[in-house]
Amino acid sequence: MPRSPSPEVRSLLIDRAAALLAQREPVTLRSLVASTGVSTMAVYTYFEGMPGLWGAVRQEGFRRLTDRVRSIAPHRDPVRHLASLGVAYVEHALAHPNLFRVMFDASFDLPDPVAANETFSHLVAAARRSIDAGRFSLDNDPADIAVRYWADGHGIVSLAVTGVISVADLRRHAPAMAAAVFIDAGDAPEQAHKSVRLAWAIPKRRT
Amino acid sequence: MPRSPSPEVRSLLIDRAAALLAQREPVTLRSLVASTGVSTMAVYTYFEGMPGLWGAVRQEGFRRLTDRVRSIAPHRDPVRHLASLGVAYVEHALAHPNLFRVMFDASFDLPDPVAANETFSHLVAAARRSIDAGRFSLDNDPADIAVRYWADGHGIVSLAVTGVISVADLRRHAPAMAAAVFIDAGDAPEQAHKSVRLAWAIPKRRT
DNA sequence: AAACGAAGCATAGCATTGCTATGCTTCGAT
DNA sequence: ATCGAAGCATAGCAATGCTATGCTTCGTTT
Repeated sequence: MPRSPSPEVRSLLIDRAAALLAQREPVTLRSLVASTGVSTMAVYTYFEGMPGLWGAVRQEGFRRLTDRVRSIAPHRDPVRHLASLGVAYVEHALAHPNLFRVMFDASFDLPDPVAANETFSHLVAAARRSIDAGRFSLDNDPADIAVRYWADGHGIVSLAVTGVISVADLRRHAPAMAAAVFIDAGDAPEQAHKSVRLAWAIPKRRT
Repeated sequence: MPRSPSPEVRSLLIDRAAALLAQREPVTLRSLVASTGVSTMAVYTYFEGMPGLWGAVRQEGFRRLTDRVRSIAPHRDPVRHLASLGVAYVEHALAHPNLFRVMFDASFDLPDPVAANETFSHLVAAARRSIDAGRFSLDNDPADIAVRYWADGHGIVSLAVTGVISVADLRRHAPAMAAAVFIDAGDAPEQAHKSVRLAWAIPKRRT
C-alpha cells in the first residue's frame, strides 16, 4: 500500500490559501506551496488542481460561517434568534471579505449546493420556530422566509463588499431590512424592530 | 501628430469581450484580438492592459442596464414604475449573467462608483415620486428606499446567478420581496402587491 | 509641398501561470 | 525480504499578461 496521505497537508494548504486571500496577496500554485515545505504536486494530490483547491476554500468559508452560526445560542425569542443569524452572516462577510467573494464566485462549475445547506437549515429552523411561536403567520412556508431573509442580507452585504455602498450604510440599512422581512412574514412591527435591535446590539466577534 | 485613435477599435474589443463572456469562453488577451485584425497592443493602447479592459467591460454592463432602465416609460403609478425598474434589473442579470458577475466583481480596486450612479438615480427618482404621490410615508428618505430596494433585488439575483437558488425561485420570490420593501416604505399592502404584479406581468425583452 | 515627429500598433520575446511527465521514495501486503 | 501502489519532488510544457522595439501613419510646421 502507499504512503498514507496526511490530512494535515490538506488543511495546511487551505489555511494558507485563506491567509493569502485575507492579505490580498495573489493565490497562485507556487505562492501557495512557498514556505510550506511541500511541492506543487501536493495541490494535485489533494485537490486535483487549482479549481479543486478553490472549491475546498469555498467549503472552508461555509464551514467557518457554519461554525459562527452554530455558536449562536438559540434565544427564547425565535425572531431575535433569526435576526442573530443575519448578524452572523454580515459579520462573517465583513471579517473575511475575500473569502466571502470566493464563496459566491460563480466561476466554479461545481455548484456545490451542499456547502451552504447547513447555514440555510438554521434559517429555516428559526423561521419555523417563529411561526410556531405565533410571531409569523401560519400560512408562511419557513423555507420561503429563509430564502427571502438570506437574499435580503446577501444583497446588502454584497453591495458593501464590492464597494458599491459603504460599510456604514450596510450597518445602517441591514437591521431595517431584516425587520421589514419579519414584518412581511406577519410579525408585529414593534416586536420585529425590538427583536432586531437586540440582536444587532450584541457585541460582535472580530474573527 | 499621431494617427488618430479609432473609437471603433475600442468598442469592437469591448463587444468582443462581452460576446466571449456570453459564450462562456475564456477572455484572454490573445483570444480577444483573435479574428479582429488588431494586435495585442491595441488592448494596451485603449485600456492600458487587461484590468483596464475589464473595467471598460464593467462600464459597458452598466451602460446596457442604464439603456434598459431608460427604455421604461414612467408610469402614472410611481410604485409600479419603481417595480418595473426592478424587473429590468432582474431581466438584465438573467440575460447577461456573466456580464452581471463582472459588473460586481470586486477584484477591481477601481470601485468606479460613477458607473452605477445613473441606474441608482432612477431608483431614487421613482422613490421620490412615490413619496410625493402619497404612496410612501413622508418621513422616508428616497435614497434609503432606493438602496434597500436595490440590495433586495441584488441579493436574490446574485443567489440565482451563482446557482445557490434556481431561476424559478428567483421569479417566485422577487415580486414578493419587492412588495415587502414598498409596504415597509408605507404603501398599502394591496396597492403594493397590485403595482408589483402589474410590473412583473409585462412581457420581457430577451436582450 | 516637403520634412518632422508624436502616437498607433505589429512583432518578438520576457517572466509567471497552471499543468503534466517522469522517476524516486515510502511503506503496507504478501 | 520483496513487491508494488501511492505520495510527491523535479523538470519542463503551453498559455497567460506584459514590455521592448521599431515601423507606419498623418497632422503640424515652415
